[in-house]
Amino acid sequence: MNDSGEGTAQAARPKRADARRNEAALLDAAAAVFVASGVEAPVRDIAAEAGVGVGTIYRHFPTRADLIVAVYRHQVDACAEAGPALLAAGATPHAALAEWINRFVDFLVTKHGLAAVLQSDNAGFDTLHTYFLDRLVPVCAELLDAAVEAGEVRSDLGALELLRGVGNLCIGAEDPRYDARRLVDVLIAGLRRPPAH
Amino acid sequence: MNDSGEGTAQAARPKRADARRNEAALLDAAAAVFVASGVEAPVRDIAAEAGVGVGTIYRHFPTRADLIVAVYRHQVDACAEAGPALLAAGATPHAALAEWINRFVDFLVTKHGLAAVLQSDNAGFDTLHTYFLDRLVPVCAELLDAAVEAGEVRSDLGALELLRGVGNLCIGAEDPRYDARRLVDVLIAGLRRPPAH
Amino acid sequence: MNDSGEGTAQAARPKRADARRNEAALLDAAAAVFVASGVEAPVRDIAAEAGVGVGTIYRHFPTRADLIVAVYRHQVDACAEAGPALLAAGATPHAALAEWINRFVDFLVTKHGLAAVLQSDNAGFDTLHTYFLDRLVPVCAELLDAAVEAGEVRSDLGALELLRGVGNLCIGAEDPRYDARRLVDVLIAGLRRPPAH
Amino acid sequence: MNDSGEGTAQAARPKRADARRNEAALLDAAAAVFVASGVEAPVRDIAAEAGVGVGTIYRHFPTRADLIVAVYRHQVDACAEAGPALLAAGATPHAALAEWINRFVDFLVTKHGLAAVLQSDNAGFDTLHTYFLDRLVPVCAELLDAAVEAGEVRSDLGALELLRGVGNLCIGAEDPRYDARRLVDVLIAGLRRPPAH
DNA sequence: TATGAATGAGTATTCATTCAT
DNA sequence: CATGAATGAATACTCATTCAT
Repeated sequence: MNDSGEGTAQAARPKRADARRNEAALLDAAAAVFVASGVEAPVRDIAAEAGVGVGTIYRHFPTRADLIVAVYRHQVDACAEAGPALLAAGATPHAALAEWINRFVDFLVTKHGLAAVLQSDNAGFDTLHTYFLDRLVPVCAELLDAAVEAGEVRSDLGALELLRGVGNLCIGAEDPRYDARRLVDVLIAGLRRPPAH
Repeated sequence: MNDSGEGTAQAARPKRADARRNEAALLDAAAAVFVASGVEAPVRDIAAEAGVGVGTIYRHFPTRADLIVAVYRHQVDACAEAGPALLAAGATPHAALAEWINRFVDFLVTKHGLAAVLQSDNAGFDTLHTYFLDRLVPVCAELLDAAVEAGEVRSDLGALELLRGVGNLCIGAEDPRYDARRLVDVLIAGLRRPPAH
Repeated sequence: MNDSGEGTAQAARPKRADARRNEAALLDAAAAVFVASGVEAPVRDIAAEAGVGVGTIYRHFPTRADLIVAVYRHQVDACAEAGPALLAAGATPHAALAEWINRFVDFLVTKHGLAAVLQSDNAGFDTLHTYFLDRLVPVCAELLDAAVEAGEVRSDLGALELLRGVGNLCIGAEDPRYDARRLVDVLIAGLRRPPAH
Repeated sequence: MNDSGEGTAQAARPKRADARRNEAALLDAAAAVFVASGVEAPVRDIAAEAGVGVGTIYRHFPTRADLIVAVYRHQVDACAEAGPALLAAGATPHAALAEWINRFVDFLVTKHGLAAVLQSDNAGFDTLHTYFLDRLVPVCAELLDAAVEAGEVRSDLGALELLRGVGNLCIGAEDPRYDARRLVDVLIAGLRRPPAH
């Protein structure tokens, strides 16, 4: 009752509020630096952008993967959660899949370097991989399975593979001569089963 | 002959041969190291593999991009040159394009890290980009245009874009859970124009 | 009473008790951490073990030396106080000295890292040195002098020197291949005057 | 014939000479810094003292243990090699042991921090431990065994233990109030077996 | 008075690149 | 021309200590 409650008048832990604010600022700063220099930017740059010492970064996010996950968690979660609704609302499973993938692409395309890191085999990023895959592969699989079941798309492709393909297509999307969205569109179109005869 | 005269012809010739041999050995070594450790392998590793000093590498190939280009030039050229023949021999332009792309993929997936570097925005790799694009984009464009003209594929995609998409799909092809060839197959299938209803 | 008056006596008293309890808890925690990780363990570890913030440690013990002294004061005092009794009860002054040294060794070898820190020339440990020496050197001197006077031991060694030698022999006593007690035994035996021939 | 020869007029590898000179300078600098700041001095300080970049240190001595061993190798070897001669020449095995230990102490006492590091359980110093022990324990054992056999000294102490005790007694020998030599003298005296009856 | 968040100095290590031999 | 030794910038991470709440 008087513990960790936030609604009570007691207001036991003012620090907590500060720290939370600080953490939010950190995430903003990290997001900004990630956009500018990619998710592998030096810790010091992020600290500088946030106007804090490097120790503060490490306090809040012991590993870089923790930081990246924290920065993108909300968007990844939102993407994941949108899946079922799209499936329910979509004209066809394939259309739902396409729309869901579009959202994923919208997310990725604005994250300089994230797509690249997502396929890095660097051990330090395991947590990151795990988070993304745990969160997104099941959703993708659900949509993909539905489309396969409906006979709309070829069945020899896994959800992980598809997601990685899409992720890869988003690499380098900063270049105006390269339209990742269009290429993903082509890829998703290519999933379609050729009409029976 | 075009060298500072050394008096006897006997002294000048062997040197040239040596240098050429040396450069070839360098390329072999680099290729081997690229396979093992990727195209971003430490210069020293390459020098060690070649049995030369690092200075020798820098003398022959001032930038890493120069070295990479030199290592893959033959294969890239061969790929480029195969385009017209495939177009002439293919059942349809789309089939020719697919086959040509397959060859490009075959080349890329065996070059650990090359696909990743091909989309790096690092200034040092400009030469590399330039070479690959100068060499391959025109060929790809020719095949693509033919297919567009034949009404087989959508017309809103550029050759550069397509090549980069394919290149991106080849990133991380070392992972057995990820079949770059299949994904490229899907992509190429997706190029097809939906049958006019 | 000697505190800034808070009006009611009721408010002031419990605080004092709390503070004392707190300090005792701190010492217990520090002792535990010292055993586990040595006397140079991170301040945070000690704070965590005590369940307090690091600030609390610093408030009570501004320097690490202060904390170490506080943790071991009782045992050092007990050791110091045992001296005269041992001298009175011992069969010979040398036996008394040996027994007293044994007690010192028993104390030291169970204090992971303390012996090492006792000879550190780091300025921050001055307080620590001072305390140990002020407390123990006079006692050791008394025992040593008695033994010298009795003609049992050589006279060219000072009490400080002897204590430091013993302390040094206790360094690394954690290693089972190293028996500090035995070496100290040898050292004390070596003090004996060679029998006059 | 023209390979790696140094006596030939060819003088094939001038670099080698430079590097060797450089390495010697490095060792001198390291020795100086070790004296001033102990063997755990920052790599940068050593580099600065030697007037070289840190990379040069790492090139010659990949680990700190390598550097320490290199700095002290000659003296350790000399010490080890002196053992048999001393045994042969000594009045008694115990006297030979005492003299050999004295030489070891002479070596250690001038090496600020070395004694401390010799008993550090830090994994990075394994090579160092190994070198010292491999080199010195057998010699010490030979001398000790001889003395035991001659019935001069107690037999319950191992050579490793003895050496570590001596090493420990040398810690802090910088302090003028502490005479490590005298304490070691006492220790060695203490080894003597009490006369039979 | 207690807390623990924030600070930032300090250190190790790698590797691209230069240049004396 | 070839060599490879030397350089030093770049970066990660820890932990003692301070100070706002």
